[in-house]
Amino acid sequence: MQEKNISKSVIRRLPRYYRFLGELLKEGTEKISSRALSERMRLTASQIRQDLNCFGGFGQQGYGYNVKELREEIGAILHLGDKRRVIMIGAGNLGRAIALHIDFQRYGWELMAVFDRDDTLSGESIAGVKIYSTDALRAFCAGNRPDMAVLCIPREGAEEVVKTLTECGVTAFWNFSHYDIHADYPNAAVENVHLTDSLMILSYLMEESDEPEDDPVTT
Amino acid sequence: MQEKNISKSVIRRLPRYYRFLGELLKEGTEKISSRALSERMRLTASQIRQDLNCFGGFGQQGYGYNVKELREEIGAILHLGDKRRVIMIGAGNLGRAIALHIDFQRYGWELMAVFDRDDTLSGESIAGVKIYSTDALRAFCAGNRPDMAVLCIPREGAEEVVKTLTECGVTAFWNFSHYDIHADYPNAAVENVHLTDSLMILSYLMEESDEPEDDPVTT
DNA sequence: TAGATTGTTAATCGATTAACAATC
DNA sequence: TAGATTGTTAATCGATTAACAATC
Repeated sequence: MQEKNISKSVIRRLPRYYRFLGELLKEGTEKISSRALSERMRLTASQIRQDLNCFGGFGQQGYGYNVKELREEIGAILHLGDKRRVIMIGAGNLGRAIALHIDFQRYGWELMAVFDRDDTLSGESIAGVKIYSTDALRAFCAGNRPDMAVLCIPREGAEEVVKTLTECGVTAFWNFSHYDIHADYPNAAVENVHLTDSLMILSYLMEESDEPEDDPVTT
Repeated sequence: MQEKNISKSVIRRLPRYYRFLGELLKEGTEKISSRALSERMRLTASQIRQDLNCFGGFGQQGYGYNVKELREEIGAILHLGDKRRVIMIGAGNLGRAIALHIDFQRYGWELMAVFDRDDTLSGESIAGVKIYSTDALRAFCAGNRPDMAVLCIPREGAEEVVKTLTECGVTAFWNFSHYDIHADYPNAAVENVHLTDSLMILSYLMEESDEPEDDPVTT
């Protein structure tokens, strides 16, 4: 196992810690106690201490945590500085927006190429990155060994693309397609981002908030 | 409270059920047992039955669940058919992509307008929806009473926009900004979509999968 | 009826919170 | 030293899984 077999719940909170610590740093705050941070982030001080101690004792009794240091530690845990070779599949609206909107370079990652089935796009660029035909995918991977793929394609194409990319040595998938990449690929790292699911949850929550009502199902 | 005070974990799974049932329906499957569905979705049959029974007994002993019926029930729980008036704040890359990519109409929702601080965009359209200056926001809300806002703006502007929109009667926020909308607005429904957080989690998972190593922190 | 599969209660597991001794 | 705040153990809470009687 890695570190200590950290639970998924803890991991999912790390980027949020990283974000808040970044804000504090910007504000010029040097140190912060778990208590103060907990109030700001709306969780318990206990949880913060518990979470951080999965990775090591970053704090100091009687003082708290050094903001800059702690942020760097979390960045290291998330491997933010590591070199990463990223490709994108799908140059539609969503792909373009992600390519333009996400600052891969900020974490030392390089978006190397974008692929699309539509050959008429070949030669164009998004955010300074060339678009290629999907036909060129295998050859590109053989030569450039990308490790992460961002999938911005419809559900239909996804399964096959994942298979191909896995064969080509890609081990991480940031998946915006409607298809769930499941554990068929045991060594793959996967983040499924289902925007529609998120919107549906919001739809549910909307009703919940303005409806102090009784059971509408029992009819 | 609503129905039965359903836990957040259950709610978060509902859209996924809805999606898988949609696939089954497309394939022409009429009925499915919790067992068969569990294998497909990679969770336990127990959990499926437990989840569904939060809302009512949709199944039939010895038979299973009717796919079409169950899907409709879940759709109703999520209030997917309800009329919704949606506006978007921010006509940048991400806003444009969301406007073009998400099929609001499919669920009976109407994207009424997009607002942007950059007045030079006023008059343009995205996905057939007019762009207005943010200056026109209050007046628009007074006249059109939107209930949901999609926030595709930078961190800095978010807090104020949420405040304004809340005053204007908007109760639901689909938030793509780097700012966490927190419980200051007790009756607001919020879905924070932090794409960068998701990417960072993937970064962590990547290392975990190809690193059957010991503790790198203890140095 | 016999077989299948649900709805539901009970058992287990994991995650969060509380408490407090260690220590800066 | 006294005060503050961590790291860590123990208690609580919630969510998942297992089991099985009810029933189609």
